[in-house]
Amino acid sequence: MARVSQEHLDARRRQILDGAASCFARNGFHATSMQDVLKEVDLSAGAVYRYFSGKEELIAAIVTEVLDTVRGIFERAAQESPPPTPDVLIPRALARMREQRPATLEGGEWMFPRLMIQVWTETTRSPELAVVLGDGYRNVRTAWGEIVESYKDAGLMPADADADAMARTMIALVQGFAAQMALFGGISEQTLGDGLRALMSVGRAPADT
Amino acid sequence: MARVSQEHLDARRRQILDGAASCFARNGFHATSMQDVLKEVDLSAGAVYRYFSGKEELIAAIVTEVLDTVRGIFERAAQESPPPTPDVLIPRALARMREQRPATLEGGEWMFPRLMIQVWTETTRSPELAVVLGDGYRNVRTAWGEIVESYKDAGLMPADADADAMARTMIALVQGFAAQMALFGGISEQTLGDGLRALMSVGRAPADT
DNA sequence: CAACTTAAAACGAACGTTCCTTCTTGACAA
DNA sequence: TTGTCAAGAAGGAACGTTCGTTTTAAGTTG
Repeated sequence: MARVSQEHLDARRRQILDGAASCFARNGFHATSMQDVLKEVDLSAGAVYRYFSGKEELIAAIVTEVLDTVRGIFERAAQESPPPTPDVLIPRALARMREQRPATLEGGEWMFPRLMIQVWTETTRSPELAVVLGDGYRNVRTAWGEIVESYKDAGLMPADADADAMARTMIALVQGFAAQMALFGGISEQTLGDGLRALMSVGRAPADT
Repeated sequence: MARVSQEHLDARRRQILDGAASCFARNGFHATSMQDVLKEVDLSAGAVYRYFSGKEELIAAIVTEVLDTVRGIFERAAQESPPPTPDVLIPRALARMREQRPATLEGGEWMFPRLMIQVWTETTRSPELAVVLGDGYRNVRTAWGEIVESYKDAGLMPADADADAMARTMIALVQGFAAQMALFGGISEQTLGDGLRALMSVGRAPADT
């Protein structure tokens, strides 16, 4: 087909990205061959190479899409006003993640957390991607640090608590639950909320470090 | 060398495992070629293939070593009596991890968290490894669930809290911080402790789910 | 028909692995 | 103690396969 519509081109590109994402979520970036992707999207090499210059670019496109999604989730969570307490904020962020990227594998496993951990491993390999991830992380850290400050303002927690450390800890919770979703599946945001509430109910013992 | 001592054989095997671990931590399992490993350990193919039947077996050996280490850390943490509160227990678990597997890459990055995330991606590919990981996770969940119960017994938290959910949440914290260490480096267990204390100091809002 | 997309075959490079050779070692006889 | 030998560990070239990519030809649509 010649001079095909822009919608067609966009749709093809998306088809390739979606198919590649399935492959990558299933097998990882480097254990997935181009031929796996070609079979998944049911296109020939010539077609795919018209939209992406190579495997590297395909990987990079998917990695940045995942990172953008995650960054968006975190930042949207930070914009809620007034900010909910962590036991609501964090599960809600994960729920939004599922709303926004609901795709599943054949087995029913939710694809996105799997892609996340694949992206993590890939960023340790690629300095360029590491920069993107690092920038996003820094922004999220400050945004969530501001949430913590607002907790303080609302009298929900002592003013001398370490806001940045708490922000990082909340981010770690999201990452850790994403990991558990990817690895074991069948774990709901509800569980995270219950666990967080339980954790926040623990009376502190005197620090003994 | 013929009929060489058992210590020699063990040392060679360890040399190969250590070198391969460096490669894998740096580039991941499937972006690392056998020739990369051969160069890293400064041995020929003939030598390495005398100790491991192939790349798969090498990967499996390293994955199970990592999983065993992590499981050991979690279980040892669960055996402390009386159990410290989470803000002490969890950073201590990570500190023990560093004690036990202190190896670093050339750049000074701590190798073990990187290996952990590589292992996560590999377990999603291999049903056998997924079983090993799943079994370990189940055990850790119950062990840490018992810690939570002992918190309740000690009057540190309400008796109706969801112990299993809290155990999973604490595990998620360990995983999330491991991810941050792998991805961004330069984050101390101290930060996790501070963040956790801050998190535990937040007054709960009424549940609104 | 012209413009351009797609299919399919084919390419060189790199992969994991094997195979045969070379070298090293420990045991044993003298 | 020394010299010899068999066993086996290590070396390294070579194998067949599979990889990512390119090229060429056919097909399709405005």
